Amino acid sequence: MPATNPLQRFKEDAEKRGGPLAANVYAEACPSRALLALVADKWTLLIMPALRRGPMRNGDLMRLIEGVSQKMLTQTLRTLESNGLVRRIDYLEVPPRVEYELTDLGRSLADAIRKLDSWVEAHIAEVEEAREEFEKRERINNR
Amino acid sequence: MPATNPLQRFKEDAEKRGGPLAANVYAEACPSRALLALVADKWTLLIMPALRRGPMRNGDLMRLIEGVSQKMLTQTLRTLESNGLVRRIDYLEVPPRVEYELTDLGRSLADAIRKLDSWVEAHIAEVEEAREEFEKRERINNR
DNA sequence: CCGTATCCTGAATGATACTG
DNA sequence: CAGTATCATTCAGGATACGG
Repeated sequence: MPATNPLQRFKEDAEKRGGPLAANVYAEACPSRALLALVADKWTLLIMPALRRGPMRNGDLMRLIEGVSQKMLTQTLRTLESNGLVRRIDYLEVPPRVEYELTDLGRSLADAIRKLDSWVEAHIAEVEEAREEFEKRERINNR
Repeated sequence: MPATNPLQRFKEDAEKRGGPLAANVYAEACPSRALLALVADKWTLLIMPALRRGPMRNGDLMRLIEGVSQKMLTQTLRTLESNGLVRRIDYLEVPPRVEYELTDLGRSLADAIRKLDSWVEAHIAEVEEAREEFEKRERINNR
């Protein structure tokens, strides 16, 4: 009787290939797929590169990352911390002082993310041109 | 009277720096922020690197990218096309044959994305370890 | 200063059925 | 084969108020 659930299929496939359960984002059940979702999160994409500048406080991040709410900032940082990408340092002072910094693992990810951010900043103009051309063609086709 | 809306502030800031409205993903109103959201989309992150292998048909992509629905596949491809990242080639045959391939612009992005995917696949094990350690610490703190 | 707790809404997406 | 159309659902995330 063949396995039907994705995770089981994934493991069987990996074994068939003889390999050590190689991670594969294209496999729905592979844990790396879920991690990709976290990594690609809207705020993660801004927070991680921001921390490359060095340790930052909650307020620093709020000011730097326009539009982020306190809720989403804390939530995202907590998730990143629980995945070993960010370290939270609470100085246990009054008034509170808390710093966030990248772990070694986090730094290597942050570098990859920064490349993506840079690509976007560098090519936004080309994309905007492409959009206009696309719209032109659209209008021609619709008459 | 000072400008209060984000886009206006963004433009003014850019002019103050004397620069040619440099793109900045940290600015809420900068168009690059929206592009980043598109680029970081769950399915974009899988489709773009997939197309690095060469032109692919709808069915090919459906089979390769486990879990994607026909709806989301088409929708994402259309968006990518309208942003100049993917080219859609309809051979106007019966039965239908349509291919998708990267534009030059798209290819440069796909390379950056593939690095992110690779990072995830390469480091998922470390992340899972970190998760366990985090949970341990959590349990200790909560008693 | 740095959060947590709640409520609430719309936008994203999966399921399903149909079409050229 | 390669879509489109429609409906139902969920849940991410914004607003707001409160707390150590």
